[in-house]
Amino acid sequence: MTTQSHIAKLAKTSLKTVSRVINKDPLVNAETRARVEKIIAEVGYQPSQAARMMRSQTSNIIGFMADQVATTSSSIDLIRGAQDVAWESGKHMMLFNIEQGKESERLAASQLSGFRAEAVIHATVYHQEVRVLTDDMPGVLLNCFEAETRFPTVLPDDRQLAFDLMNCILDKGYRNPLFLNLSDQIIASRLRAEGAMAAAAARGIDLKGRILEAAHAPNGEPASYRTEAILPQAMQSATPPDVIICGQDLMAISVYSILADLGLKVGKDVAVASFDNLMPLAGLLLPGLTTVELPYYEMGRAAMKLAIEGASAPETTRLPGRIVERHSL
Amino acid sequence: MTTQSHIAKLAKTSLKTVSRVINKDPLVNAETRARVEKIIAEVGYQPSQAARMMRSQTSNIIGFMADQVATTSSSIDLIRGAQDVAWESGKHMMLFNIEQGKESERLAASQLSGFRAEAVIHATVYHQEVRVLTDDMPGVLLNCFEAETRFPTVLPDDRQLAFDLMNCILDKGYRNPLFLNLSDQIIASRLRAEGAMAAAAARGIDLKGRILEAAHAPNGEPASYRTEAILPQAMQSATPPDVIICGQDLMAISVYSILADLGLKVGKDVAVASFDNLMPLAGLLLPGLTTVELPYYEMGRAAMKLAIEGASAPETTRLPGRIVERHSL
DNA sequence: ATGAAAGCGCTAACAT
DNA sequence: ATGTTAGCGCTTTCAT
Repeated sequence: MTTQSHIAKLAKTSLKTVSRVINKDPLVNAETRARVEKIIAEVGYQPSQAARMMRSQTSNIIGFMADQVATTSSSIDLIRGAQDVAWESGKHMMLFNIEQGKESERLAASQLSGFRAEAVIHATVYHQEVRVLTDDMPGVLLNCFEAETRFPTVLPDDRQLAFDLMNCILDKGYRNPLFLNLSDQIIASRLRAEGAMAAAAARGIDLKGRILEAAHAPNGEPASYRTEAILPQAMQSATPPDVIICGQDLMAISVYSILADLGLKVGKDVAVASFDNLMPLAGLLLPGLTTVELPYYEMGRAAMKLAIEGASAPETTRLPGRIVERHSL
Repeated sequence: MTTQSHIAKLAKTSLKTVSRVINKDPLVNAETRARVEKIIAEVGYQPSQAARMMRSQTSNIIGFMADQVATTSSSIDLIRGAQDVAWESGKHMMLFNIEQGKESERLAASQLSGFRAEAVIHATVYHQEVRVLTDDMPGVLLNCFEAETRFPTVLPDDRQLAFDLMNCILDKGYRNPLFLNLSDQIIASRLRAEGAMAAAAARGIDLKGRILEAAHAPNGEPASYRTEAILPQAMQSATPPDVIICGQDLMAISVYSILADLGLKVGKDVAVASFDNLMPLAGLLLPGLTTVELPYYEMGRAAMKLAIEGASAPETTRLPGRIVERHSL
């Protein structure tokens, strides 16, 4: 493998000058610099990160431990946001798909530790409480939090998301919403219920009995929606809802199917709204699903910034979402 | 940071013995080993990968460049398969999300080169032709291929997938299939068309005119399905299909919606089958979608094995899929 | 503006 | 079974 001293010989200069050129030290004669750079390009030399890390005692590595993050297409944006910031800052991001509490988590942590990562971002696929292993490295929590906040934390503002969506729905004149929420075990569900109730209360509408737990388990097993048990009955009750709010876009699929079964047209007989903006799914449903997009990309960016700054204050950042209106509402 | 010589001092032995313990060299007295291991555990020492890489001139790093792979939930299995094999073999997998031809591809490649990666796996989100930058590192292509095969390549056996699915459909007595294929620009589409036609021909059925291009672009923009233009017309023709085969599960969503609109019940009036087994989507549709699961996890494993073995023969491995039967068929 | 020397933490090679 | 020495490729430090 080519080394800097090899380059130095070819350029008839010293090892140190080559090092200066590579590190963009301004104290190099323009002519010398040009000569060295030409040779570097010719031989396709890449400095050894291993040697650099060892000598400078800085790895420039930020770890990203993704707890099943990539199993949901939207949460990949957490990764994209983080990676973009890492590159903008000249850092290396080491990415691992792990499962919490499993062997993969320990393997990833020890690998990062072996590479002397400067910080680790712990990301989860949905907003949830976690307990991360306390490593030797500073941590940032992304889309998750600990009971006692030990680390800087970046979260979606679920309360606000639901508040905004409910406002938007009521603005359009709907008065009888049915909120098929995710499991109460999920913190996001509870926050969204709060947000929705607050928005409705501000208009004198009481949502009591109109927010139902329509999923058994945390998002891990979305197949366990209770929509079939709840929805037909609700639609045939004395006061059927004029709008159905789903805890997530996947639930909306099953809601669309059930409504079709009941002979009801979405967007005409009854409106549907949801959370996630799962692309391209939300646009493929007929009519297109109005849904709240979560700020995953921005969250990823925010988390990486905190990791790079070496933030250690255990403060929580909450980012707002965006309502994507389509014809189901 | 703790070092091996630090451990050596604490254990009243030499640097080299500590190194031996860590590298599981059998030539160490059991007692000494125990003493050293105890101290290592106590101080939470992790050997520096940088120093190890530098001295041993082996990085143990395999790169994985994922071209938008994580944007589709099923293709994450490519990553899981590869990572599992890497860990089983004591290798580090460095994972990057890139976009082909963009800055991110070059950044990832130069990072891998700087870390002296031993091989690089190039993976794409769908089966397609690519042209990878020829790096200094040996490559493996995963879910993609080059015009002239320069690298070991791992692909799904799309021809066989469609052959098997069509066989399964005809076994159940369906005789009038309509195959809403993906774009002809996609190699998988052409292979699947071949496979489907071969299976039908074996039963004396001619699929001419029954395989339609129902998507404009490669998978990048699935919103551009032409199902709305094709399907209502086909269903109201003189010989309406008794089974519809979709190029992918996402297309099936739109097919379900359109059929519901036409007042037709999937699984009763008309059957639907598809490709991908996109979970949990395929199980959420009502009735559950029968679909062909692609062998992504096994493909990921196969690619990593080739990368680790240092395979350089430009041979193509084609892996079979699996039909997941649900009530739509 | 350039260079020489030292040394980061580890393992290979060679003692003992 | 254990220890000593050298050196991987770079950056830091200190000259010049």
